Amino acid sequence: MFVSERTISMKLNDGPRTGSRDNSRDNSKASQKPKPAAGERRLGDFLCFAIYSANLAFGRAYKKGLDELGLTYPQWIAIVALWEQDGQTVSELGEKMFLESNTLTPILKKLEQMGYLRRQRDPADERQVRISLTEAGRRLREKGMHMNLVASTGLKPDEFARLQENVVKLRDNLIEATAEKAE
Amino acid sequence: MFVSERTISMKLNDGPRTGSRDNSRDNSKASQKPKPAAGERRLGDFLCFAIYSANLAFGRAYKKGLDELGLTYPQWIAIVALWEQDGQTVSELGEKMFLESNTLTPILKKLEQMGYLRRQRDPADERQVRISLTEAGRRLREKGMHMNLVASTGLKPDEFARLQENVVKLRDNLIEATAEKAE
DNA sequence: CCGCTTTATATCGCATACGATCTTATCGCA
DNA sequence: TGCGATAAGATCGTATGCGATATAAAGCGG
Repeated sequence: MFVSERTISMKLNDGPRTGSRDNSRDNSKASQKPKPAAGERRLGDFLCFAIYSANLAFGRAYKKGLDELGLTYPQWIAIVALWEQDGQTVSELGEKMFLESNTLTPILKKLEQMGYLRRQRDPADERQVRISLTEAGRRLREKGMHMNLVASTGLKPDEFARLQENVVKLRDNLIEATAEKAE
Repeated sequence: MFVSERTISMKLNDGPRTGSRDNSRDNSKASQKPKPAAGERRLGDFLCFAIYSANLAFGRAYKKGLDELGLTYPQWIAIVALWEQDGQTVSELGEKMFLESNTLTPILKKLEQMGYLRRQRDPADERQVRISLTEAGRRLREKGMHMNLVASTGLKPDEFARLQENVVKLRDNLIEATAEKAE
């Protein structure tokens, strides 16, 4: 597979575009952009990209601590959310995590298989599944408490709190606006 | 499959834990939390979760506009990043997007297959692959310019700019701290 | 009480993320 | 010059997100 990939690429290099590619590389800043006009927005100016990349950074920052627990980032979020209240349904947990059953079910099944929670149909309404942490799940949360990344954010406590509030506000505004536009 | 899943769940409900589960549901707020102590941090207090959920919200907010273009969110980010400079290598693009070849290669191959860019080995160094937008790729970027979500963020221009800066700072601090801890 | 609709969850397929590993190309240096 | 080390991409396996759909239970109108 890799060989053929390589071969194809080299063939492309032999194609009619090779010259143009070299050209674009040598003086791309000066001539290649179709319109370096005023309204041009670079990737770094997008708030959405700042959030996107900050999310990647958080996942990587947590990686080390989570590996010790044998958890992934979303699994850890689920544990924290379940810690707040026991016996939540999948939907309730989904509202907290902003996820639906198509994403949550596999995560919960995995955590169940690892012995950190139980999934049980509600006898009063067999459609619903109630989630409860096991003792091991609760211990897990304790063990994870040491993963404090506040220092890594490089923010002073008040900055931290204000940024957190603003991001939450941003999120909720986006959700509202998206729901509106869907009519 | 669903049937057996269902069956298993019902069996669990018949198990020794059913009573305890009912209990946790009926008065979970009052008694079920193991420790409503002072140091308890709820999911909503985590900055990482604010970023995580805001990222999901952005993806959903962009979904409608991107569907019209037939693009996904990361594909769109790649197009914007490529717009800035033509003939970037995969690594260079990866630095901008905070991704590596294992994630980027499939995205770029897909975009190439859709006719929006070309991937060509650099004749001067056959290890590198240079990416250039096609004419269709550049038009795509034009068509996507109308997707302005600034209004949906509910932020005033100066708030928007400040939040963007702070999130970028947060991201860069996290990356630095993560790199340090890895030695 | 029967059938139709709605609700809650699960399944499936596709597209990211990402660690580990592989292939190929280039580099360093004896 | 040749060969081990390094670099750049690509591949693979696993785990999310998520739209579309399936399944089973509950609700409900006649």
